[in-house]
Amino acid sequence: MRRNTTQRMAIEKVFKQHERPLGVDEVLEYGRSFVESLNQATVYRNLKLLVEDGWLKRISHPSLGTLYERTGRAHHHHFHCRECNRAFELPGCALKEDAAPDGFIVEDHEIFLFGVCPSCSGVAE
Amino acid sequence: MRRNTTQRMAIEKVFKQHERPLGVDEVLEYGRSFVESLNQATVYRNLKLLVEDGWLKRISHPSLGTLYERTGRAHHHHFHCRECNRAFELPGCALKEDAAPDGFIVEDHEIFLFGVCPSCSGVAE
DNA sequence: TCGCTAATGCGAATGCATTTGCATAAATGT
DNA sequence: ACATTTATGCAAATGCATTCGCATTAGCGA
Repeated sequence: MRRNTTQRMAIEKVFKQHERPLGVDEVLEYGRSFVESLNQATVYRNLKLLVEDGWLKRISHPSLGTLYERTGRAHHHHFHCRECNRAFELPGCALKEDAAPDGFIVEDHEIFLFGVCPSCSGVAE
Repeated sequence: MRRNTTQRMAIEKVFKQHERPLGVDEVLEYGRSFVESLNQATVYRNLKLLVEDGWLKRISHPSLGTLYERTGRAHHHHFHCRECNRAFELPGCALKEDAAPDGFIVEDHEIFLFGVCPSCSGVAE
């Protein structure tokens, strides 16, 4: 059966601590603050497990590549800051009703915003 | 100087004929109807040239990967049909004004819709 | 605490899209 | 039509994210 390893617990802690979508490199970097020896392959293995468990969701970002975020959150979209290169979760939905012309059956959608985040724009200190 | 090869002209014709974002494989397939011997490397080389010329634009689709589309078109978004697996261009913008919370400076955005296209849903015959 | 075996760390290996080297083919100026 | 030289087709090579093999480590039940 599955064992509770310190590395997987560290990875979960990383996601609890940073409430935003994270890439493999970020998980590795932040995870190493908990388990210094944390290895990339281990990160990959555990991300896969956590996705299978339904604890994480994999998303494909047009400029950041594969990101992982916690499941169970309300519908939202993503913001990518060109300064700090981080992805943020934006609450709510910014899609208009008449998104597609007649004939197109819209079942799902994804919105990616690009710009500068509060902490990089200096609005938040 | 640059020569006007039949293969590049074929590739341009493909984009003029199909007014939708195309992947490398699609360009190759459609292009071969004009130049039977068309090679994948040639497609890559010419797509790069056409992007440099500003005649094409490269977009990164979350599920279809890299696509190319003609430049100069009005602002629009993309629809991906899960039946025929093609990408379509949707005219207009479906983004609400208040897309991001205060503090986020939105400079650009991309919207991807998923569902079934008219020709696959049977609405259009 | 001991024993079993899943999980880790490491480096090598894979799969994939994309690029490149090179001999040959085909545009273009003359 | 010829000579020049860019572009092609082909296959091998690259770069990248991701996976795997294997010896070792470390959870966890007894």
